[in-house]
Amino acid sequence: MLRMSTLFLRTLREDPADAEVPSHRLLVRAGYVRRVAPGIYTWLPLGVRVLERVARVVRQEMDRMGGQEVLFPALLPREAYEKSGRWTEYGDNLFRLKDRKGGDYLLGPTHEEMFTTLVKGEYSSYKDLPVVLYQVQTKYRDEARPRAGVLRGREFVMKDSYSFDLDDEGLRVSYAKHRDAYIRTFDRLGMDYRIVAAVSGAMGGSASEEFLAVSPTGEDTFVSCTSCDYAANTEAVQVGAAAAQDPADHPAMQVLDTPDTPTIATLVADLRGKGHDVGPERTLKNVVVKLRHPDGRIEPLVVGVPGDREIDLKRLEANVSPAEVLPFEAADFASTPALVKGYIGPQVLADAKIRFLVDPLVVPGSAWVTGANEPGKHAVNVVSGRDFTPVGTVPAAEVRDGDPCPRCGSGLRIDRGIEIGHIFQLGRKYTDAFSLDVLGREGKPVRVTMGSYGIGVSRAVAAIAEQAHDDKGLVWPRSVSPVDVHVVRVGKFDTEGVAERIATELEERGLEVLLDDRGGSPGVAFKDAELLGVPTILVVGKALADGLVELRDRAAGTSRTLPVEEAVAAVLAEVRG
RNA sequence: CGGGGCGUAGCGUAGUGGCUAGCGCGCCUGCUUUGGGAGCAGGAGACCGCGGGUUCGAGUCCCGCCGCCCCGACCA
Repeated sequence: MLRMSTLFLRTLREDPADAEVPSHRLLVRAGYVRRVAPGIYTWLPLGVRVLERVARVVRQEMDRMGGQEVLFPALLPREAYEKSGRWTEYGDNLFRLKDRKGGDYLLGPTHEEMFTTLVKGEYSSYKDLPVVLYQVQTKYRDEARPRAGVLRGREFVMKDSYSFDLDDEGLRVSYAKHRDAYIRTFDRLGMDYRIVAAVSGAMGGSASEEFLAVSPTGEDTFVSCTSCDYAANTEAVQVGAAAAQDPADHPAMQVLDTPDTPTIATLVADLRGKGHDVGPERTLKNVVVKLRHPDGRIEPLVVGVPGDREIDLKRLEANVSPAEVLPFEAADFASTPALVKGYIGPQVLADAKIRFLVDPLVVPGSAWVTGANEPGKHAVNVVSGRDFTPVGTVPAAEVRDGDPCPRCGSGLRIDRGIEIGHIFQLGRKYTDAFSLDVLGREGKPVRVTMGSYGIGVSRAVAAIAEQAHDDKGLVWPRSVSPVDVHVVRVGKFDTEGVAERIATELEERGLEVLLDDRGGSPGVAFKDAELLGVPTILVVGKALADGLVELRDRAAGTSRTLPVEEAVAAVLAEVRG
């Protein structure tokens, strides 16, 4: 039994000055964590309990789906990471250190290399597969900017698992099992989350989904359909496009003098003055960037998006991956006379041998107002497929609330989320790097394929806190509450030690109990109980004179009184649902 | 790395160049109090981030450094 009189806990009456987001504020105020360095936190007794309870749910679901737990060191030699290329690829985000002999070590940011070499060392037959191994481990990433308390730390607890399969079909099965296990896990943790399609990344073609806890403090932006179950990271979303139009429906292209109109807003105003009533959505904004391809080649690229939308560089980059997007600078304009800054139009790009891609919103046959490739001049009725022909399409425009869902056409909505899980069909990147083969049925070596799956355990604690709090404090879901019940003894009414007896009996019946036996003023006890956030609070106080106690529901904010002798049964019923 | 803000006791904070750096919370002692962060009395606790400078005098002004928080860049 935890007793408030001796529990290592100091709650704060005021918000810590350096905490802004609710989870950070409340976890510090309620005495769950303390900061040691940026992105590095100490877990105090109540915090450890929540962390352990989250980890317990994660382990149970991993075990249920057939995973086997192992534990790697966090301190790792350079060798394996050198072999995979990540010793350098990981850049400044990797904590590197040396031992006394000058040997290079690192603090593991993730363990693909270690799991791959472990399996390679132990297994060598197709009969051994599939296998799923996992660990719950402390990871280290020297983030450029840790933020929001434990939400984005440099040291954090993560469950990472890896599946090893003989072929792509096996990988799909392992992936599906993880997906189910994650759904069960996050359901049990009482989280409001979405599974969103993620960018497949440089590996190409690999399925990847993120589990996002819906929260305004989240760092990821995602869209979800208001009527079907489509959801995607904004970078990965494919917005439904309108139907193609007939170029013949539009009048001939016409060039107009539009002096001093380098921006969409100035252009629209100028055209209105000339009697052309076109809104920004009818203009074509042509943004120039440079692409750097993996082979080092750099090429200019012009991307056309409707003028009422910003270009989403992250989305563009995700869709031109593995090429990188670089800004097109003044010097680049100087060396490319075909591109007139502020007045770029696609009409001349083919002749200038500059690649032109359009966002799918720029449908074939549609007419636009766009630059005439001369300072101070724009052209109207510039028709796609007649006056210019894009090389192809690339999703690059910012996605907006209400854009059509690619699956059902209903409106999409935009929300933010905290990435609490990521499942990824990794493929053979690491098994190739480490030549992980097993002997197949035919006696020939088969290259193993991998999946990689993560759950941010410590981040989940913060994400739950983000979702489960009110103005009084935390409101833990039962599955992760530091204890099952918080027994509060207030005032001098309990001369018989009733609170103590009830707490003991609850513990004997298998519950974890926190007893506030401090005997201070009732206000303090009540405020602390609300701040700590245990979902069930049993108050033993003045109603005891009538043989009654009070059972409170922290989440609902309700309470009911009941006879003392029914207290234990009522709490048990409450906790065990 | 760019932009912004801030460093005063465990926490939150006040402090025109001029008394011994103030207040609230928390902490300690005693008495009172006990259903919504109690009252009274007494106490402990500060290298005012660090270094240099200006000045008769610096928490306060100047220069440099360090650290922290927020926004952005970054984040298999």
